[in-house]
Amino acid sequence: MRPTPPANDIDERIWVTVAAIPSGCLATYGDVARLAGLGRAARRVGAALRRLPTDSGIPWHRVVNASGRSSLPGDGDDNRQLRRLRDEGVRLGPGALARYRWDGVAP
DNA sequence: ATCTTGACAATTG
DNA sequence: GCAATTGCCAAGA
Repeated sequence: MRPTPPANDIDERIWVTVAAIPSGCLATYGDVARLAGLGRAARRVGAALRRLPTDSGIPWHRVVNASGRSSLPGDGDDNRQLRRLRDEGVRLGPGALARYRWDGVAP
C-alpha cells in the first residue's frame, strides 16, 4: 500500500471525484478531498483544479469552500464560477451548502 | 532533504 | 463579519 500514491493518481482521483458531482449540486474542497480518499488534503484539491486544463470538461465550478462561497477572486460576473453556477440554477449565499451540498452518493 | 506556498478548514479574539 | 492562528498534506523551488 502506498500511503502516498503518485501525484498523477491524486490529481486523477480529484478530477474523477469532481466530475462525479451532479449538475446543480455543490461540494466543498474538504468533501472532495475526503471522497477522493485524500483525507484532509483540501488544499491539494485546489491545486489539482488549478492545474486542470480548460478543455478537461471537469465541472470545477461546483467546488466551493467550506463557507459556501467561491474561493476565486472577483464577485458577480467577474467570477466565471459564479456565472456557471447561476446558469445551473445554483445561487450562492447563506444556506447554499445546506441546499445544494452533494452527499457523495453517485448520481 | 529543507523551506515555503497554497482555488482549505476550524477555532479564537 | 473579519483577522490571526493552528492543523493538514502535497507540490514547487
